[in-house]
Amino acid sequence: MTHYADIILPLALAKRTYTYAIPEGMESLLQTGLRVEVQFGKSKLYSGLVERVHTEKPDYQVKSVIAVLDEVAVVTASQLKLWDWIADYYCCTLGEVMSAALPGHLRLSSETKIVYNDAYGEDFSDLGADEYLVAEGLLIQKEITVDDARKILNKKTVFPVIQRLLTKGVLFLRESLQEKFKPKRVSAVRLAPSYQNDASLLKDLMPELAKKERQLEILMAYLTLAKQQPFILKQELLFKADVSESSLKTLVKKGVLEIYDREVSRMSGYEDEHLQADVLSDQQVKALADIRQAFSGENEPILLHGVTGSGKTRVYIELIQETIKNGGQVLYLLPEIALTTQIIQRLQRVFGSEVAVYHSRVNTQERVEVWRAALEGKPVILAARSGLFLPFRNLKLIIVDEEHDPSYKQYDPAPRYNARDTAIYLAHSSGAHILLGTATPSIESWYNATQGKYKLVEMPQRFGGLELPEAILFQNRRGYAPMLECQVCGWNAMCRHCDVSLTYHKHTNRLRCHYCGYVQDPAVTCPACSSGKITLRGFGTEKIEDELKIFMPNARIRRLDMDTAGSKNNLAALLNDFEEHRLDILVGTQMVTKGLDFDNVGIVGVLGADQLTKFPDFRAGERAFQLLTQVAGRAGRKYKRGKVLIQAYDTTHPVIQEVLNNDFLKFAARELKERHDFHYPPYYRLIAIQLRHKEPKIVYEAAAQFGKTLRAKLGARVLGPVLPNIPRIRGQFGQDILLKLEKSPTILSGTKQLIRTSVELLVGKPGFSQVQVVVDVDPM
DNA sequence: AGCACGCCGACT
DNA sequence: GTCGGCGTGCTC
Repeated sequence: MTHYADIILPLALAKRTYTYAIPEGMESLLQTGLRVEVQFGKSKLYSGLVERVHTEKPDYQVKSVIAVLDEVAVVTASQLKLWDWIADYYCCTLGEVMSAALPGHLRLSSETKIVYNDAYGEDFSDLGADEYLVAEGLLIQKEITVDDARKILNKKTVFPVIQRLLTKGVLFLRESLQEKFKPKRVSAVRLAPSYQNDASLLKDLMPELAKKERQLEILMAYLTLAKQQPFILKQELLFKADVSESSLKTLVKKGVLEIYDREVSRMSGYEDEHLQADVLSDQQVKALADIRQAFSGENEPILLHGVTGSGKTRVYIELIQETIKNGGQVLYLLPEIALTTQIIQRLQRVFGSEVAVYHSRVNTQERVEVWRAALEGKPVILAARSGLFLPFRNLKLIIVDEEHDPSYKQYDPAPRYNARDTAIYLAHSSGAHILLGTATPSIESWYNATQGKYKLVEMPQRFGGLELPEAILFQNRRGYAPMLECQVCGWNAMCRHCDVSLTYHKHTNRLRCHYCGYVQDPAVTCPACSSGKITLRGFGTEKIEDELKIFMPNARIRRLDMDTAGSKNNLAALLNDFEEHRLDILVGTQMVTKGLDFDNVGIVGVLGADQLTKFPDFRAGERAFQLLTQVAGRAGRKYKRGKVLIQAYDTTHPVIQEVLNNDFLKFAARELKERHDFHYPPYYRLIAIQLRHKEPKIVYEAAAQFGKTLRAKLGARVLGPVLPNIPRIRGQFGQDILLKLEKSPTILSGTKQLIRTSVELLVGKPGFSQVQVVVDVDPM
């Protein structure tokens, strides 16, 4: 009987799986969770994921699975369940979840290869000049890519040439999938086989080496290391023996030792260094007791509300230790930006090689290694939001640190998921405990805690009884990105693809669009009025840095923002310099406020604080409170009471006052009332829908019709359509529709169904087929 | 997401 | 009269 496999493809396809026949003999190799190579459409090859193997013959023509790419499943059944939940809850396709979930190198790439047809011979007399060049290149290399052909001809369009060669029978095309993952190999040292098998040989060797000090040192170092670890790297041995490579070579020549290649993990090179931890504070002891009690009871999520400096991390460490002692795995989630070397190092000092790290700045090879490590039961994984997709074998605890952080929500490509909320689902479905930690709870989580949905554990005191700083300075930076402006007519440089101003970057002397990446040179004369009075307006961090240098020429000042942070090494070096007092002042954007622990910050200044409260967004107040409180927490950690200076134009704003008084309760109560009165979360659920098209008239029409369809069923729950804050991005015009839904599972599922049918109805109409509809559930 | 099919404008 | 534009539909 023929077997079939339902395959998930990493594409945005409406259908969840596609069915392929399994060739004779391959049935026994295939199972759920393995990757296979399949052809989809005319020529494209993809690595798809087996969801199910069965014998139900479909009533349409099927293609066959080409090859099996894994021996063991790379995705577990519970992961697939999570993918389904995400696709359903966040209104996207399974393929989109798959693309987000699998690390790049498990996804494989399809490259078109050009292969020479040996049967054609070597008579090139009837080939054109370009054709000749490609054919000649092929004779030398046998197989090249389309890109190689481009280089050979130094032309952009090579497809016609290749097409002609194809019809003349000079070459043919081959689609090939390549496994790009290559394990890292290093040189290691071991005893030569004869010495391994016969210990007496080694004894006999000793007197011989008595006068050859260097060689003896190497051998002794080798034997010492061999007792401590399973394998010995060449570098390690040379370091331990403190000798040069040539002495080692002599021993190798003598046939005592041999050098071989070894696959090693690219993950942490840290030694296990289980540091003796400090004594727990009373507050920490109490928090731990509360948490353990909640975990052993109903196992509801826990909201750990601990002020900055209260020692939450220490509580996490205790819980992690307990969990891994019982053989469970721990997922420790942090916002991407907070995954700095500091927290990583701290956990690595405690847990050594039991910790793996997974985030976007970790290279793709390492990510594949962490993936496999999770599958093999790695005890602790410290990760950004995508860590949710790792294939845990026995997940028992999830910690979501800085749970309030908006970057837990993925914005642009689907799946538009919130990692905090998804983590709660994952914990629930896999029977793990979950702990949400923060100094400034999100309004949603706070509400859930007050309603008894989450268990609330509080740590209100700073470690060592230190008081909060006595003052605060503050002014906000957002909206002050430097831009080019004409002093005569007010013209400013705009992006040609998006309706936003271009931002000036001093170090490159160029203007850049933060939405689409478009770059251009700054104008010298005004394109509108031809005046030469073009100036820079606004102050970003560069401007502040320059001003500071004028007032304090001797201060060592550095800047930290998206531009300067760049690579992970840059960021680490900068933070290190600051921590070790090689810098006096660090000027930064919001980046500096997230999860950086410095114990020597005397003053924190915030510029333009009340701007934060003025964003046209129902979360503006919450964001402002969180940001300012977090910033305040940066000052005077451990030893001294630091100062925080907040600059604002309107100092009477309630949020500013609540921050100054450190009054979270008052802030939360006021905010909750507003949310309730204006039908916002946590009392109502939002779904944001954006329609996009390159013709403004078409989106406008489409959105009007779409809104009407929705309103027929949902009535006043539908707001809009309205013009978005940025009407055009990447050449696409948008229209926004917002749904405010009562919190009911029936209404939610009914509405999603309604959205699906309305989208089908819309794109089925002539002229609207190219309209994109982006659905964002629980937008931030 | 690709890719082919198919129907309307500026070129040999 | 053809090349090529992109709007539309399909891919197991």
